[in-house]
Amino acid sequence: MTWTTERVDLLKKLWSDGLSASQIAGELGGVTRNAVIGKVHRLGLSGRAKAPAPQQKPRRPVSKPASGLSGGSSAHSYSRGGGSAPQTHGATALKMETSPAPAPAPKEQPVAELVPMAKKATILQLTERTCKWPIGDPSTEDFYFCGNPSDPSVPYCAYHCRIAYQPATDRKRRAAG
DNA sequence: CCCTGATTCGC
DNA sequence: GCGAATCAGG
Repeated sequence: MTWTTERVDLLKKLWSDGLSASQIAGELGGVTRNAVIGKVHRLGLSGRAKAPAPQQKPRRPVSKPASGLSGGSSAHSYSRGGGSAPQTHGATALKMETSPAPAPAPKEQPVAELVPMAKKATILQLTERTCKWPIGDPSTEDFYFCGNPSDPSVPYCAYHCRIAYQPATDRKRRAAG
């Protein structure tokens, strides 16, 4: 990927807009957050809400510990019944268009009440490993995302996975004898 | 642990 | 100039 003027321009915009390097990298595509940061520095755009740090420690140029094997074991498992689509929850579809309609929406959001521990993440804070379950009404200020930790393989935290992937009424086995 | 930006250095 | 590797902080 080359830094075309358009890409650089977008980079500047997003950077000044407050997006993180990884967010910008994801937006641009084809680059890592390191590339973004490197480019930002080369452009002299750095120094965004960052205290001056003239002092700099001499880093070690050559020092690679041969021993570095450390097994990481963290296996989260979500009960995903194979076969049910996650579209089960159509509660709050993102509507980018502002609807002039009164939108009474008397419907309650029981989910929001059941999940008071949500981190209230904004859409910009969502990553591969944060729960993307929408909570509240998108047309109000009370709208946010769960934001709780989740596996990269699933869009929701363990709690919301259970809701999203729950096969409606839990398919009761017919008591056929 | 995950994330963030900062810096270095081989290419 | 570019960006991975690395460092350092939250």
